[in-house]
Amino acid sequence: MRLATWNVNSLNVRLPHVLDWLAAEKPDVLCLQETKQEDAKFPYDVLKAAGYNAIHNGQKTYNGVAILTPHAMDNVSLDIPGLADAQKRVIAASIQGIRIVCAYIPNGQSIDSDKYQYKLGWLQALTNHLATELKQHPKLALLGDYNIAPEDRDVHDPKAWEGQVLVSEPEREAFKKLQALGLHDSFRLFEQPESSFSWWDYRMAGFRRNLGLRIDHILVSEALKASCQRCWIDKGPRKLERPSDHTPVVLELAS
DNA sequence: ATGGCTTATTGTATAAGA
Repeated sequence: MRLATWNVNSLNVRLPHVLDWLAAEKPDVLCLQETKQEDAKFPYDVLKAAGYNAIHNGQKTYNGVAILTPHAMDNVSLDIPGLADAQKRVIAASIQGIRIVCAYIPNGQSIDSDKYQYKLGWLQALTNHLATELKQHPKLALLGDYNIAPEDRDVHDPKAWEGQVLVSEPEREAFKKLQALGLHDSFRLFEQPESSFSWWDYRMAGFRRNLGLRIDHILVSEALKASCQRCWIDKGPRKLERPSDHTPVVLELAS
């Protein structure tokens, strides 16, 4: 079983890339972030014709998350229960006995911004919610754009980024609190190339120079850990014309 | 060097992303 996550930075623009990637990689689950469109504009029909069922939690211009799968989905839920938040950042469903949670964690903008405080509060609410979810669904995967580089090896230039948003200690502590729920960073369960990143700035030829960050992650619960076979970052889509600034992260699970 | 790209918007500049 193959699970993947991809921040597409507008599904309207990136739909051809997504369709090509689905056809080539045939994931069992693809979680999307930053669809940037209302539900009424979401391409359910085109995806269905490509063999994928989809659920979407979207809004105009910003945010928006979706789950694509050729399998059946049940127990669909939107947002974080009990959190007053107009931003569409979470969607979840049970697929093939696994609880799939797709999240677009806030960016935070800068550490002196109100958005940074929103990010930290949001992460606490997500963590509390997942503690409950895990009791009901021991087999759980949290896939998405975390907007956190967990360690210095996930940053192309740790000195330059030190203390900045995406890298700051409170954000890394929030990531560790997710791990303390028994969630494992599946990418780090395996040997990986040095300087592995999932996002590169559009500016300054960031991708060509590999000036990136690893901020897109697939965390898996203890009950799923043993079935993890392989995890990788697929840089292919980042090389296409008009790419998203993020590229897919993929996890292979036994059967 | 505080910019540098890319996206969306009832736009012709601004906000946001990371």
